[in-house]
Amino acid sequence: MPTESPTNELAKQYRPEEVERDVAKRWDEAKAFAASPQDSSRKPKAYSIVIPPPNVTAALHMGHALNNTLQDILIRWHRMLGDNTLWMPGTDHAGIATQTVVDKRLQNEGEPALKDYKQLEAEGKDGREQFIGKVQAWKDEYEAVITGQLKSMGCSCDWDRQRFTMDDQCAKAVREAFFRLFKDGLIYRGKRLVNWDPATQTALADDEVEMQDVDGQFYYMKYPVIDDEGKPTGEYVTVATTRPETMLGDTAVAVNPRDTARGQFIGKRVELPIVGRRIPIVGDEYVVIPDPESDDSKARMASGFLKVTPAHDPNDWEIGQRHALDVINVMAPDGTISRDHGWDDFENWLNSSHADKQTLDALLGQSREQARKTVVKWFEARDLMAEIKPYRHAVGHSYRSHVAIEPYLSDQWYVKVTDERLRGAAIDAMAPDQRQPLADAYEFERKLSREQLENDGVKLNVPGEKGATWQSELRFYPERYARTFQNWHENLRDWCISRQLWWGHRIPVWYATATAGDKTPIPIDSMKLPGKVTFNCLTEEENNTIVVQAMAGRDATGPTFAICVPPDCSEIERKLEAVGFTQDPDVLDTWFSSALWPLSTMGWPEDTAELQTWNPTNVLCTAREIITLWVSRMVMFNTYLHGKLPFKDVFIHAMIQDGHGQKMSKSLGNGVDPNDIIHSHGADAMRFTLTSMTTQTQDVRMPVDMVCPHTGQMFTPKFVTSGSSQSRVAAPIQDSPFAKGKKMTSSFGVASGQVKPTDDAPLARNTSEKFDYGRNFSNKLWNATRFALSKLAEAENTDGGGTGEQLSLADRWILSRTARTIEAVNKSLAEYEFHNYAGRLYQFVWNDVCDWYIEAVKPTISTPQGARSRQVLATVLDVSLRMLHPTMPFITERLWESLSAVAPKRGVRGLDPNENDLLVTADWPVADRALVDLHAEDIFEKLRTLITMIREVRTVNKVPPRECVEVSVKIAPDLVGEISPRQNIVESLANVKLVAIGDTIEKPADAAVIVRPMVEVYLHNQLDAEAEKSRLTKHLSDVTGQIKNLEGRLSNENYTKKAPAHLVQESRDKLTALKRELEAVKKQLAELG
RNA sequence: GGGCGAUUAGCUCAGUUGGCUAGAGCGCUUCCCUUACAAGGAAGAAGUCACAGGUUCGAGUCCUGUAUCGCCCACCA
Repeated sequence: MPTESPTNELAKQYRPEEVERDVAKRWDEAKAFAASPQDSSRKPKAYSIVIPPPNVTAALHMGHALNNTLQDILIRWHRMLGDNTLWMPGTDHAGIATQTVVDKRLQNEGEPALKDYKQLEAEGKDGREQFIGKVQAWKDEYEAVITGQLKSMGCSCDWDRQRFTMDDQCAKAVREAFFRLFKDGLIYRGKRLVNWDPATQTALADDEVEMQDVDGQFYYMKYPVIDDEGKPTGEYVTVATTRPETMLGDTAVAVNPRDTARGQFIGKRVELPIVGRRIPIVGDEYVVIPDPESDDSKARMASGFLKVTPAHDPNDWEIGQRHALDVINVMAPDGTISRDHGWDDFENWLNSSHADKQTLDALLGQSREQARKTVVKWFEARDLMAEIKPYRHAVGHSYRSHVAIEPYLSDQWYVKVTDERLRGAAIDAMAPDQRQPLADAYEFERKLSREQLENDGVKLNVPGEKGATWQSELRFYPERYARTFQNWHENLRDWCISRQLWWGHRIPVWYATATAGDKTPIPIDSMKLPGKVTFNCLTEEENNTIVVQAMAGRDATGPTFAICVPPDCSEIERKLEAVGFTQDPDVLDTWFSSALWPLSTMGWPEDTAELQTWNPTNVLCTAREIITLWVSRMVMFNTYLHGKLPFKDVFIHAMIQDGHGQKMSKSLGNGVDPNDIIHSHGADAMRFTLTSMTTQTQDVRMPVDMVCPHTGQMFTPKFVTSGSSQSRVAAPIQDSPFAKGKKMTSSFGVASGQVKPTDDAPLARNTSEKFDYGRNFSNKLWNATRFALSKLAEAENTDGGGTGEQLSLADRWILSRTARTIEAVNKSLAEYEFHNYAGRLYQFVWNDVCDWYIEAVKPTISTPQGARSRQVLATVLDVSLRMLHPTMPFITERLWESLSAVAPKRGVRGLDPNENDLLVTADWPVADRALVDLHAEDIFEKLRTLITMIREVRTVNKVPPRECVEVSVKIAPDLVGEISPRQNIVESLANVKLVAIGDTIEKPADAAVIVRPMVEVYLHNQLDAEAEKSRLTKHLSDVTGQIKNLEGRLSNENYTKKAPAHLVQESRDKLTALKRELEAVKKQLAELG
């Protein structure tokens, strides 16, 4: 009875923190998220998602919250559908990013930092392991933070399976993958220019380089042309450059062979000023032909002669490769001019006629910047500087030290992703209808490459061909991202995977250097290792345990042997080291292990049940910037190594921006901790709001406010402009607008390392009004259920029946709406239209259930005649809770518990769930077509219109809401029979007494009136002639306008001829109704005088 | 420089293959602490759908161009 009723357990307002804690505990105890491959017999359909592993560099922000909410929705939905569902959690070691933040933290705290450990290492002591230990500690700390955040959000990952890209299982997968790719010739070592940071002296990945616009100069320098004997001919060629100092390393000048004005220079030579080096003029299509009229700024600036410095410019390197040019590096790793790092011909030209020994001596040791000045001065002094023009251009800078990046030549490992076995697979993976015709250049390359591979006896695993183990099923949502994916692959370059870092998977290759010509320098045989070493080839032994690749480096003293050791061969590693091999000091690019994520998490290379059940996964859910870095590489690796796609669908979601339209990111420091939002609004409110904001196109703008830690009130912080990118961020220190004199620190201040929270100035949490939307909805749902429980608690819990006569119009209407909502929701989720999913349920629960259904049944629900309505109400709420559960798991779980306690059977056949303790594993509702009742919906719609009309005329005539007044209704004859039996609903919802209803009702004197096409409502004794007149006049002009519009349309012969018949008929009907309405309005106006 | 996307009410955004006197939430105005909910209820005002052309019986929706903003990729000639 009521005193015992669970209604009383529910507070008047929804308080998320208690509910979230309790519900999380129930899920945990029930092991509700655990997945087992053995379940496959019981649940034949498998569903899986691997989490995009967050970097352990920092806590998660709202972008992650969005990403993981969407995944959780899909996971929870499929779990309820009865699929064998796995959400695999884990984190990413994020090589350079993590190493950098840890180094920074150590520096800030005055502890020994990276450079100190490097010093130790240089002294032969163990610095590397010690430093890795520090990073490991950081990783443990942040992994715990991240896991905590995901759990607070309600993410239903199978937490027992949590992985880390550097744990033993993932390490094994990395070793195996590297070994197999190496063995198959898909990994090689080569010289290439890397992004070198001269300040910190490490190579950087492309995405770690920040482009900044810099005001620079364009220098036009004249090089003298010489004849065959080396004598100046008196001619000069003028090269254009922004980097004069690199001329010291020039090994050619290039001209476009199609350049009619300059082509004759090809084949001649110039003498490089200062250095004296004699270098050729080569023809290369890369060179832009000058054209002062051109739209292309390059063509306007170009001189037609390009100085070629292969060691200091990536494009020049390519040109150098094409023309077999010397590569001369004139810089030391710290960016100073040096003859000791590959300036091999320094001496050769020193005594040539035009070498300037004095200047060269001065240049050695100068910084890049000084050297530039020296060179420019030299040219100017000799009248060899033709011109200097100002030029604004983008220059790469280190995101760490902020100095300009120096392209620097070094040995790196590459994955040959341009091989058809990798790139080809990525292209073939695409669903045919999302694929466009291939670019001609690639199409050609592809054909050649495949023929070559076939000739070499390499078997390709190509979809649609014999023996293929996978199909072209990769599909992007939204579709347009398929193009991004395809374009990226058509223009792909080999992937540099080595990084000069300590934090990461060490490259599993051991080297030894042999003297030139020595073909068996290493006594492998004597070690009784499986495998035979031969020079310059790969070994192919039965078990393929060891693979040797021989290489000759340009600057090496002799050929270098590289031995790749597969996993679980530590004994072999020791033996190699014993005979003088050393392991490559570099580590692998983070993305190498990330690329294996759908494999490594499932236990590959072992043939596990997990792998069989859940790879391919169903969908990858990610932000768009990662399509190239990650999606592509997973597709290539999964298909090559495992013969399966890593996933079928790729859903690309929006980016979260702050209130200034800036991307929310760690590097900017404007990220918002989801826990802050959970604190201010609750996890469900956050999730629901994020779900509603997830449309197909639009990035999400989230203005960020702060909560004063002294008073708990919300305010908009002061913003300042920060950094080279001029971004708008919250000032590190904020004054409390409420507590005078009190201060606080912003999360930006802390994230950017500018301030630390103190007792006097504590860290202020962030919040955002955006989430009021979800919070209000949570509360609405909470109270609607509270209402229902109070009614059900007093009522019997019958088994109920199917649909039938005893259902009222309102019952049939809401059940019809329910059935159609289920269908709509299923469709939205299947198509990854998350905002439609959330929006439809918002509208259903708030507008249909709360505003109309509950209000309509209120007068009768507690009476014996309300028994069926009680069942319908219980059912409708139950279905709502089940459908909302994926996006609002906590509140729905809690309310479902109470609902099940009071009404174990809801009572409408076809919609009752199976008995289950927890909503998280309950059945997803099935749409019963038999419940769809369009007639009931139509009649109810008319009632709604009538009630709204009455309310309007009441409001306009200032009738107090509590006053029950008399009305009479004139209505089209065919509606009388439908409306009059339900006049009690009208009376209750409009708070009126309906004294008369029919098609011949006369307007009483002194009645206010409202007119619609089929209806007129007379509000008795309420005439406010003035208000009435102005309202009717406006109405008249509205209707007249509409009539004019329709008449215009219908008088157009082309319309009546060409438009679909039903639309024309619709227009005619509408016109008729409007004309009737017009007459009625006119009549009323006339009566008013 | 190449590509993609956006521009709709004061704000944040929907608007499915063209059929629209264009919708929602917030904010705003008026009224109501009515026994689920004031984080609520009722009613209301508010838009030359960025701009200019075009296709069509009909354009927010399709095409072309312009402007502004955002993102991705490339680029130190």
